[in-house]
Amino acid sequence: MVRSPNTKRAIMDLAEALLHDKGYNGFSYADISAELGVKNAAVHYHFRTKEELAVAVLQRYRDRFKLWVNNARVKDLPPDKKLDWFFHIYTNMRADNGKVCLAGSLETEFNSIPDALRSQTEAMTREYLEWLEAALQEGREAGVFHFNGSAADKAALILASLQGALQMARALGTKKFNAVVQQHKQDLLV
Amino acid sequence: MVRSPNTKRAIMDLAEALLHDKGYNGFSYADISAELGVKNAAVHYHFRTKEELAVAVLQRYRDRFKLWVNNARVKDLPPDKKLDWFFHIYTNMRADNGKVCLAGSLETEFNSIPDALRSQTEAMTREYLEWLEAALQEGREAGVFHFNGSAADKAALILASLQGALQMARALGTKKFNAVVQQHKQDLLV
DNA sequence: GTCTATAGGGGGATAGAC
DNA sequence: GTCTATCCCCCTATAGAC
Repeated sequence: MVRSPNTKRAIMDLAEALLHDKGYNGFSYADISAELGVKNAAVHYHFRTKEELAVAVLQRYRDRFKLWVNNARVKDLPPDKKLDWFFHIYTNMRADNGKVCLAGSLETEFNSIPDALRSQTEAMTREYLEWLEAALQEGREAGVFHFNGSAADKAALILASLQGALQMARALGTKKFNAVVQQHKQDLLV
Repeated sequence: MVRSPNTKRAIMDLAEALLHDKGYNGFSYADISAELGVKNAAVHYHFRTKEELAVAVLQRYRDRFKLWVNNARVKDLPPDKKLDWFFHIYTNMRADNGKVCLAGSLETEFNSIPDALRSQTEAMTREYLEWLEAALQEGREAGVFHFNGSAADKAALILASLQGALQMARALGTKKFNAVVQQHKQDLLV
């Protein structure tokens, strides 16, 4: 039993991990209440519906990303280090119980999730792409990165391959994921 | 009611489409029986369990791919046309109700599907990668393709990005998917 | 090969006591 | 803020009639 004002946060933390692990349709209130040592109804007290819970988790997730990229620690990095930082987010997901990109997971379930979740998914994906595009553009102008086509298209390719590689790693192991990351780094610098 | 010896095939066709659309955990026997105009129990007569049905669908799916790539129509194509053919498989999925790569879908659900399905997923992914690697290698040796690193790594990157791009297209539309394909073609030929 | 009927479990959600 | 108790729906799967 976690009778504390932090129960709400604990629920969100667990829901976030479960979303990474099993997807929206794959986890239940029972998973959360059991892990927290409370009852089903207690979770419903904090979040009336599963949809509401998931939206709150995704909103926080997006806010966190926004905070990171606007922080000087990331913002003032040179382009290549900036991209390394982004790759590290994915590397860490892989290392953390084989987590998978939330955008990819929700897009896969796109046809069976509530509208509000679809909106969150779309917004989240756009935010990643915009940041990536800007970083690639900055690197190209600085003469650090080299690639064909628009920065927007290259951003889409990189993001798509990272989310695909995290999934692939579940079936074939971490080496496949690392290979994809290394391939990108090499491609950009040549 | 489809009282015919082809009910079994009809069930598999529907299950395959549903797998593409909603994933393994996202579809039910009711979806199939309703669409076929039969009852739940009739589907269970042909496939005792959902797992058995999914395995049969994936086995057929893999066999079909094997037939295709071993057919002279594909086998004797020049490397760039061979890759175009592969890209077309994915383009067609996108055009067909926004279908998503089965490998990516099953990998996303990897932590909540039966063992037999995990094996199928792993085998299917390996088969795609092996074929892609060989095609890339052939193209490089023929002087048609140019890329850094090993053909195996490049194959992983391409497959991962295609499955990620199909997912991304559900949230952001077909243009994003097309951008990824075009980017690959351009990259390989330069 | 398909039907009716039903078992048995899990899911999300709510009412009202404490 | 958490509990007990319960509702109602959907799911997979089975038994036995036709």
